[in-house]
Amino acid sequence: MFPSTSKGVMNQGLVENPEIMATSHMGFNLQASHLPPLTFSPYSLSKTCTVGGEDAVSRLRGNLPSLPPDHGDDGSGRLGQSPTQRSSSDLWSRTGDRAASDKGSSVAAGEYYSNNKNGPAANNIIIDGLSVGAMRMKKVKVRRKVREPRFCFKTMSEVDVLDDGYKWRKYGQKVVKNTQHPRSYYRCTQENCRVKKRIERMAEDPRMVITTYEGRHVHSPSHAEEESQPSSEVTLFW
DNA sequence: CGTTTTTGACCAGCGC
DNA sequence: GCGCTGGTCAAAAACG
Repeated sequence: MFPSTSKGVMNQGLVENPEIMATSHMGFNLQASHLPPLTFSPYSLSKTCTVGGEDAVSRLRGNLPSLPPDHGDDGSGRLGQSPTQRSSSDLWSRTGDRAASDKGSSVAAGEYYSNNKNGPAANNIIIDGLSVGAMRMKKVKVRRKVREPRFCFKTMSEVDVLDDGYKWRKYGQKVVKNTQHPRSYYRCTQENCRVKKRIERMAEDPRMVITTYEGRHVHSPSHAEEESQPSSEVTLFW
């Protein structure tokens, strides 16, 4: 087992020289600790995002994008939304499209990995905006289930659970097909905060941890220290 | 004793 | 319709 959060893990994961690639044109900005509702750019939707700067490691903590707090859900984790319950969050619900998520989180990540085979791979955090663009190519079906948007990134780490500043509680573990490592499911322990994340190791490279976040925190990171001060606005493009 | 993790069962969605 | 799969639940166990 491992603790739900572990301080310094990020540093363990990114180790000696946490070098995170920055591609500002992606429009992904981790500097805000208090994120407004995210917006998608149709252009960048299909892009894979990376974040940059050494201090991005610390910024990453507590600044992980997620969903607007008022995003509809019955709170039980069970389904219950009507198909018509898609309005302003339509874009989000598309990102939550099951076909996209199930394949999106993993496959998109995989695509990115392959794109970076020759890159500085090792000590990078790679933020993946998911293959929403690819999804958009498909016919978008109306589905009952409204999923929250996700983004995932991979890190090279010996520990699975990276310290992102929030406290998580594990609620499930599952062995997914074609992988030898189980996928763990975590939920934010904060009341009324339904952010989830799942953690798995890459089949191809078990040293790499894939963390997928889903939803938006309605609160600040639990160990909100210096970095908790809300910076100005932020718009996230994927 | 309260909290967290484990783990088998259950359920919904998707593809065939 | 059926089987497969991923995601979640919840009771029990483990932990601090």
